[in-house]
Amino acid sequence: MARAATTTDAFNAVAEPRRREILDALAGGELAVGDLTELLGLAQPQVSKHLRVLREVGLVDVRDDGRRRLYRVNAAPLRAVHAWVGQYERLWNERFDLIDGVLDELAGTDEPRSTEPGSTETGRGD
Amino acid sequence: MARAATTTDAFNAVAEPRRREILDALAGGELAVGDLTELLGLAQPQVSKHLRVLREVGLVDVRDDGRRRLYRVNAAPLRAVHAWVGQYERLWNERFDLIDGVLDELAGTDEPRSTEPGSTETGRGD
DNA sequence: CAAACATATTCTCATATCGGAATGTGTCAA
DNA sequence: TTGACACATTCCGATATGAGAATATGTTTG
Repeated sequence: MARAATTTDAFNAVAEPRRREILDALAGGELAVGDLTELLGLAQPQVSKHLRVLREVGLVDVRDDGRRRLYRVNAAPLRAVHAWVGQYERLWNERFDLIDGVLDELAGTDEPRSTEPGSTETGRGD
Repeated sequence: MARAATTTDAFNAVAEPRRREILDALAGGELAVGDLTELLGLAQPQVSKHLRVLREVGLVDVRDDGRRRLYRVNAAPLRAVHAWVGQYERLWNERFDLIDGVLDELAGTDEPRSTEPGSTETGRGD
């Protein structure tokens, strides 16, 4: 087996820098392919190809407007990415939780000493 | 040019599901390679190879312990991922902003009707 | 209809992946 | 020292990428 297809999920689709740039550009609002090629300084075919990937993963929607196609962001698939990465927020905010976990295990504590359940924020500004 | 190397950055490294699983497993605390192969049901070489990638990107640190090597998560590189994805939070929380933007443009409104600047949260639970 | 314009698709090529199998390196024990 | 154990690296093969160039599809205008 080879590397997973870029169209497998948002994780793979977004791993490509150009695709992130495209999404960033579209974050401001709908844009046509031509606008993107100019903004990113890429060749038109490459832009179309990247857009195809983004579309297959559901990260962008298209709309026909005369002879051009207007693309817009659909951030929904990014939620999964955000959710997964978010779990590590406390790990980079505080090295302590990690140690706490280990200590809890060693101590045989039943209650994992939850750190403010329900709130993703740690309170520490980072 | 081909696809970017998996060791290019956290984005690429984390696009691989197995690597995410490894990080998830390590989130609980240090683990040896053997522990990981058992937990994930993978062959030892594959685990080592994935760990290599994660290490090159700085997502894990290693520590020698006798004849085994203990790996631990270093979430720092994930901050960039989180930061980028986080920019799209409002876009998936409310489809409204997007539409608002379009409406504003059509109406020629000067003030973009900002949605609670300073707060990333939209108030809407989703 | 033909020409111009906007996008999409196809083809080629160099590259890197991931898994599997085999092998290499280093450490502990008898 | 030899053997067992833990892990890392290398070689293989199938696959898919991303850029570039060329071409196809589709829409508007004259």
